[in-house]
Amino acid sequence: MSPSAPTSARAPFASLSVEHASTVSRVATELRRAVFEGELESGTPLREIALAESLGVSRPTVREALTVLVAEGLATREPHRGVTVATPRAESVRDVCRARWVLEGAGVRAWATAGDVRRQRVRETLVAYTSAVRGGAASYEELNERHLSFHVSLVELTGSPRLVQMAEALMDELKLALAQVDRLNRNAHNEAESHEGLVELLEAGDVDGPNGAYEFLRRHIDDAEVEVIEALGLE
Amino acid sequence: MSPSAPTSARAPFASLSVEHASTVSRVATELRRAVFEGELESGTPLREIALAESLGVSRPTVREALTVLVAEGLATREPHRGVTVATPRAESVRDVCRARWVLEGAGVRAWATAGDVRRQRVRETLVAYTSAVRGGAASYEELNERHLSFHVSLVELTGSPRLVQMAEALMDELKLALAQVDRLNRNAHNEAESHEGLVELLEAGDVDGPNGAYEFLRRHIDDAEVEVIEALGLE
DNA sequence: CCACCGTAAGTTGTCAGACAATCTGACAAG
DNA sequence: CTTGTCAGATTGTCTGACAACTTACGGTGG
Repeated sequence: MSPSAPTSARAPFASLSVEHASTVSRVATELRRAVFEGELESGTPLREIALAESLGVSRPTVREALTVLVAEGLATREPHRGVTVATPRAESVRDVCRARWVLEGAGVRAWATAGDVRRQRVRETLVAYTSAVRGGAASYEELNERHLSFHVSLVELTGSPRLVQMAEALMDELKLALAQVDRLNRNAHNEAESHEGLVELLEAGDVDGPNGAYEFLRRHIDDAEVEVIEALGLE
Repeated sequence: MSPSAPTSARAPFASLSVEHASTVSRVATELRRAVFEGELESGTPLREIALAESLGVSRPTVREALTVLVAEGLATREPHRGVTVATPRAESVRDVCRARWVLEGAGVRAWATAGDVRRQRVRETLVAYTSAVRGGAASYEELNERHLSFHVSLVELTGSPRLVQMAEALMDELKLALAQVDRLNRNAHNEAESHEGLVELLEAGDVDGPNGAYEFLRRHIDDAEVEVIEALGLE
C-alpha cells in the first residue's frame, strides 16, 4: 500500500527549518516563544501532563523538550519538583553581562583580522536594527531580536562557531529577563546612536584606545546591565 | 522532622556526587567515562536498545542521557540515523582552541582584580598538576584531568560561572579528542615548566607585555592545538 | 559483468499506559 | 500554635507498541 510517491524526489533542501523539524524541537520552539513573549511568567511551573495535552504530544516528548529548555538556561529543574521558568536574579544578569563582555570584546578585538564578509555582516545587522528603531513600525520583540542580533554579529567576528553559540545562549537568557518587563521599557530603544558610534570606532580602527571600541563596548554592556537589573526591580 | 544533626553541620563532603543522582545522569556519567577512556571510539554508533539492555535501564532513559551527551558536544545526532560518538575534526579542534584562548585570556587579564581566593586556586591546581607529572604515579587520564583543571582555574579568575561552564564543556571536547590517541602521547606531559612560567608571569604582574602572560598563553594554546591535530593525524 | 530497483530488516521517533518514590497541602491531635 | 499524619498530585522510570525512515540485500535487465 505504498503509492509510489515522488520516488527519487531529492528535495532541494526540504522546507524551512520549522517545517519538518522533530516534534521535540517544535515543542521546544513553542515553549521558547511562549517564554520570550511573556505568556509564561518567570517562576511558572511547567507541568508535563498539562503541556502534553495542551500541545497534543506525549509526555516523554514534553520531557525531552523541557530538558532542552533547562540546558539553555531558560528553565530550571529540581528533582521531583519539576521544571519552572527560570527566574532572572541580579547575580545571573551580572554574570550574563560579564560573559557577554568577554565574548563580544573578543569579537571587537578581532575586527581587523576578521574577513570582509563578517565585517559586512556587522554593518548589515546594525542597519537592520537602527532602521527598525527609526522606522517605528517594528514590534518590541522584533526590536529586541535585531538589537541582540547585532551583538551576536560582533561575536561572529571571532569566526568561532562555539563562541557564537555561547553568545546566542546568553542572548536567550537576556530575552527571558526582558520578557518579564517588556511593558516597562518599550521606549528604551534609543540606543541606535550608541551602536552606530561603536561601529564608527571600529571602522576608524580605534579599538584599544582609552576611548576606543573595546572600552566603549564595556560601558555599553555595563549600562545595559544596570538598566536590566533596575527594570527587573532586583537588588 | 529535623533530628538536630551535627549543629554546625558543615558536612565534610556529603557522599560522592554519584550517589543519589537520577538514573539519567548516572547513565550519562557512565557514557562519558566510556568515551573518555576510549572504550567507545570516535564514530561508534550508540544504539539505544543495546545500551538500554547493557546498562539495565529503559530506552527512554537512554535517550535522555544521549541527549545530554549531544548537548555537551561529545556525540552527534542525525535524524533517523541515531547518535554516534563525535569525531574530532581539525576544524573543531581549532575552534575549541580559539574559544579556549578567548576564555582563558579573559581569566589571565582578570588576575589582578580577581580575589586572593581565586588566585590561590590557580596556584593549587598548578601544584596538583606539576606534582603529579613529577611524581610519575598518576595515570594518563589523571594527568589530563589535572592539566585541564588548571586551565579551567584560569577561567575561574573571571568569577563568571557561565564562562567556567563553557570552559568545562570545551575541556570535555578536548578530553574526547585526546581519548582517541591516549596511547600515542602518554609521554607528552613535559609541560610542567611551561605552566609554571605562565603563573610566574602572572605573579610578576606582566600580563600585556610583548612577552607577558597573555601572549604566553596564546602560544601555549597554539602549541597544544598543533600537537592535538598532529596526534590525531588530521589535516 | 555492472547498474538499477524493490523488498525486508533494523533503528529511530513517538505514543500510550502504568507504577513507585517523592513532594505538597490540608486536616486532626496534642 | 505547633506537630504528626494522610490523601492528592507530580515526577522519574519502566514496559510495550507502532509508524517512518535508513540501510542492506538480492533479483532483474541491459
